[in-house]
Amino acid sequence: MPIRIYNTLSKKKEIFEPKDPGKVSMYVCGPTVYDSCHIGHARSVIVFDVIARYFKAKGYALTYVRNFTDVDDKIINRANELGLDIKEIAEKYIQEFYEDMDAINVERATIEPRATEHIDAIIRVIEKLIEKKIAYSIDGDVYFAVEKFKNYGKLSGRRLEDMEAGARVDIDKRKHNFFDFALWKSAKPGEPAWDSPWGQGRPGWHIECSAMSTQYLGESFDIHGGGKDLIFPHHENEIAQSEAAFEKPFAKYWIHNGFVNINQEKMSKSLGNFMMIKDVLKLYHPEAVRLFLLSNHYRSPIDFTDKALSEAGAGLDKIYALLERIEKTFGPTSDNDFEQAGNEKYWKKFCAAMDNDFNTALGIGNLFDAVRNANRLLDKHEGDLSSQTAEAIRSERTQIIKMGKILGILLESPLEYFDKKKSQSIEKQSIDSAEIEKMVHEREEARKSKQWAKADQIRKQLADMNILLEDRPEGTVWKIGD
RNA sequence: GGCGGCAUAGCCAAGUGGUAAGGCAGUGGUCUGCAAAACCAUUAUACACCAGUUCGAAUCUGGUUGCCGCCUCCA
Repeated sequence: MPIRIYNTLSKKKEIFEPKDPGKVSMYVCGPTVYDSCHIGHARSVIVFDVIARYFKAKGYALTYVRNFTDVDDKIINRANELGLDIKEIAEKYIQEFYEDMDAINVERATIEPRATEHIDAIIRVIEKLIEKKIAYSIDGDVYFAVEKFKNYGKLSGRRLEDMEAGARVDIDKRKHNFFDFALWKSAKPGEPAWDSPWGQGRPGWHIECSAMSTQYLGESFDIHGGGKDLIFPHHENEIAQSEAAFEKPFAKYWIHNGFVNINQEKMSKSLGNFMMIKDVLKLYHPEAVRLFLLSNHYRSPIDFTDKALSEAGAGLDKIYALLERIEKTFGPTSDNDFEQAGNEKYWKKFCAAMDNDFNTALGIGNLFDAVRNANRLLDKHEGDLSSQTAEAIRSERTQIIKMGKILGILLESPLEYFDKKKSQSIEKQSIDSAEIEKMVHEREEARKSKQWAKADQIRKQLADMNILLEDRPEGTVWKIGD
């Protein structure tokens, strides 16, 4: 089945046809490394991580480029604030980015280029634009002349005439048009700078993506992605630069993810409501964060609330609980039969959802269908599993894991998952597990001798300590409440 | 002002022409000494409102209302 993708350029879902059959080239705008990553970065990175995983699972040879913007005004400001070199700042936040991404199970892109390592390539593109008289230099700055590119505005649906009316006021008189943007910025004293035909300076923001995408993916490639806010001006400008320079269509499909709101408000500096990834991870399991972020369609806004995160955590518990149950029934399972699950019903439904513009929300629904069905089979046939039923349950487990792999969840063993969860809660709530074990044991003894009142009293005591019990056939298990 | 998006049960959310996935919460039941977990059943005469197209619309068209985003750095 073909993959269909909503293309911002056409504002329609289109059937995905890669430039080279069987291969996918994808460029996604990565972070400007001047601060820690927040939950909005996480969403964007995770959305494209899932898209990348899915392409690979479908058998495409994927080349995925995600850049680091490691020179720009914000980095320079931050470096000045802290009295550091911009290289040190960039390095610090790149390392932090990797720590965050590893923590939320984001796979590395194929190539992760940095702007400062591609200055030559950037200069070459600018020179080309100047040759074609689409760019002009003034006092060491170089600007792109938007009026020279006739399709300017085709991605964002803006027309220069419409935009100009309100914008004429504080126009930089040196620029030919208010919307002309910098390709090269001359260096002010103390700023990082590179030699160029226009003197010492540094690249403008947009040009690095044109230069690097061309270098690694070619002048035309399949997919370009990023947050919705990048549509204008960043991506609009990239198209203008690349198509003007190379006279070929730039990216064929444009994918943009929606924002994360915090309690219905946009994250903003004035509200001070940025949720940093590392802080979120102190409270929630990384896979719960992923499950939450993928539970809405990637183009819609999503509201970050404690309730929503807890619910995602409850859902994750439910899946792991099933996996644990299956392991208890069948013993530790291997992934040998992994490939064989390809034909199975839930995986197929999941793929159909993903094929339709990466509908992870629907896909997660399919995953829960499989969970419910496997539980149902276990309930119905407990203690009396025919080989056919066992086979069905094994297959469903395999399918669940396979879906999880695309979503980047269910990567732990159930034992690990629940143990980790337990020990974290123990730590957080300073619970004495030896004491609890003792009480649980005491209660089991009481139950054996049918001293129900005593057993219930101990259970009540534990409940007051936020300890919940499950009397399972194989013995009593205790958990910590939320 | 220009451009764009959204409005589905208590909450979150999928669904772009054929009669409402899934999750959380709730209620009843099975199981259990009682619970918990799990399962089963149940929970939107119906998809903001109005008009239209159609045999048929949450889904298409026009309008109304409300909310939101982008247009300055932004995932």
